[in-house]
Amino acid sequence: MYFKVYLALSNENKLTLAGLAKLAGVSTSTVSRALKDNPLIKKETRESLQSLAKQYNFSLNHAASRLRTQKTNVVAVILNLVDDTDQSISDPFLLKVVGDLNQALNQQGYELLLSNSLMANEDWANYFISSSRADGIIVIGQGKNTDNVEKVAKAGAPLVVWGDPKVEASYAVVGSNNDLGSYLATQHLIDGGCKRILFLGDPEHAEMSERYKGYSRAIKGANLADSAELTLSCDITSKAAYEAIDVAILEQGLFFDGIVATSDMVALGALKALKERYINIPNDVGIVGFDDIAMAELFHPALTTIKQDTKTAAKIMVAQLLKQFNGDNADSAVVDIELIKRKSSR
Amino acid sequence: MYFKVYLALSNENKLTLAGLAKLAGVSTSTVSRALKDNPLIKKETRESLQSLAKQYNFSLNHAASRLRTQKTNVVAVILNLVDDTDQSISDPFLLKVVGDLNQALNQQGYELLLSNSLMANEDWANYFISSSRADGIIVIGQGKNTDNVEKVAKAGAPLVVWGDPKVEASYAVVGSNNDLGSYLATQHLIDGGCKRILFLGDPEHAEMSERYKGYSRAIKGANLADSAELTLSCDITSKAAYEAIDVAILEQGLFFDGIVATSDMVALGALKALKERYINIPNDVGIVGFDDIAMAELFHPALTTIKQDTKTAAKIMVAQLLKQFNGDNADSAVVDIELIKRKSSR
DNA sequence: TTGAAAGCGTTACCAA
DNA sequence: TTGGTAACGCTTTCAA
Repeated sequence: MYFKVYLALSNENKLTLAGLAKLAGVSTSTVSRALKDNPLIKKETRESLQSLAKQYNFSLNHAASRLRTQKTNVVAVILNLVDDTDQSISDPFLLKVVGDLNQALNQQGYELLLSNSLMANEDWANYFISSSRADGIIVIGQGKNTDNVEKVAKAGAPLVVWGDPKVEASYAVVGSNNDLGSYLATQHLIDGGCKRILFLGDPEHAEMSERYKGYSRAIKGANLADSAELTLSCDITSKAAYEAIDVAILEQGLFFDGIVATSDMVALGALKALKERYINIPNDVGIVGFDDIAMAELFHPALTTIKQDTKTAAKIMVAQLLKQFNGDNADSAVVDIELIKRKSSR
Repeated sequence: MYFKVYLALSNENKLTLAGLAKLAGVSTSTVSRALKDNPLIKKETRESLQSLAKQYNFSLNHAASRLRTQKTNVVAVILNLVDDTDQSISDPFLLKVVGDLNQALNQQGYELLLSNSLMANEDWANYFISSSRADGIIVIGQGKNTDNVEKVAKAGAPLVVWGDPKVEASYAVVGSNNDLGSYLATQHLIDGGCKRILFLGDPEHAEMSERYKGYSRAIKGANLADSAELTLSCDITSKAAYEAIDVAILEQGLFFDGIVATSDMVALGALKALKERYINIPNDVGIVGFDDIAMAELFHPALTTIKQDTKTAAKIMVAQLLKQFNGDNADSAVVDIELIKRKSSR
């Protein structure tokens, strides 16, 4: 194809700053400054150079800039998945966070390099920062294992983590008030008359363990007749939750009348298992989820849940990361949660 | 903090290839080759240099490599959202595609730079390729407007688009067999006894218009008593679908007994609207979605749908992009779909 | 207000 | 099998 060949050629002689400077009859310094709107350059010169650049469809070679300035304007976002779990990149909540981060980063002139913890071996600081692929790292999820994250922090790389801000850490953690969220969820079920409330999820997982604490606190505070804490452990996927509930009921009968789930996906898995046994939601069993994913209200009954404000969280994370670029210390931050009452609870 | 200061310093004197060469008492060329396992270098030299690098925690400066080799090993993935719509980055299907692309790219040694069409103005080829931010572009979604995409293609930039492969285009399009998928969906409802089948979605949207064709073909072939095609236009979000169905029933009553939805989200929105009016699914109205998002089977009734094989699609897209890196022409490709029968249809 | 020139850290050609 | 060296395209200091 003639067209392609021509373009390939034109690509080889790609216009550079030097080329543009020659065309304009000025030095590269001047062009460089002019294109950055540097007031050192006379206004007219600036404008004429800018329009020349536009005319020739010039664009700066970003790789060269990076090398020279030692700045990439890229932030690596790492999905820190627990590898022995099916909670994958398709988890709607995680992806929502990615989306919101992308917007927040773009607004600040940064780009988002997406990675998951399974690639890039374990030395993230080296891989992303030292090799100047990115200026900073945002890790989504503390998971059960924070070793990789600790390593990045120790290496002194700009880092912000989405996780549980109450967990003591040497790095900045931004996250929801998981304890309070779960407390509110549990209390809401108690207020609705639930007496035997099940905590469904994985209490060993960082954020989830805080959620367990909130649950536990509410249960103790309620002073219920049989106030024992009921825990059913399962991976944070709907499938795992479905199976866990299914088996539990099969073996022990309906030994609970409320479920505090560690995520909406978990809640929805449980919901399905219960509905298949014609257990009435919310009358026989009330359910509260966590996250408020887009689909939560589409279900029948619409899912009561704890909403995590990911938009705000993303903005905060980016702000805290930028602070580190300027040499300042970043702080952990707690993002407000909110109980969204729908139909899966009374 | 002493720690931080120390590290900042150590960062300034970051070990370079030249430094490592000096340490080893060899030239930079040798180190460079050794680290790439170039057989030109004697095996022992290679190994000792590699272990030295590991010992000193050395990592190549990627920006410098890029500048020198004119290769970024990055692919820009652009979510081509329709801006007057709410189909946002939180659409679970789009995000699933992103996730699968990420994995497919990683497997080939490429990284994924995530962008959406709202940023990076309109000149993508310039912004990503000419400025050497990425080696190629994958666009997700043709939307209603393919101007931006055409422009990239004309600029001769390596490009693959996720969309409808039947749409005539000057670039490689990978996508599902939308026409067939929708045909199967419609036929399945007809087989189940539906007589007045509604097409719910936006027929002007590239992929959706192919789905409309498949629907239309099935309806015509069925030779139903009142075989008129029934179309209800709405944005491809669950909310829009919910409202559209709600209003339609309010104004015209239940004038259909089957719904072919353009996406699962649309189907689920419709499902909710119907259930709220106590319309029985699938007996009063059968519903078939499109996509097979993770949540489809969690709903009650579990959603019958057309599954799009995004994993395979992602692999194909990446393969077609890599072909272009080697100067070969890329081809459009059709990915097989599959009717997944669940409970929302008979 | 503008220009000259050094240098960012690699890679790869050519020579040894 | 290894080394010297130019070059990738930009930014920025210093000088004019």
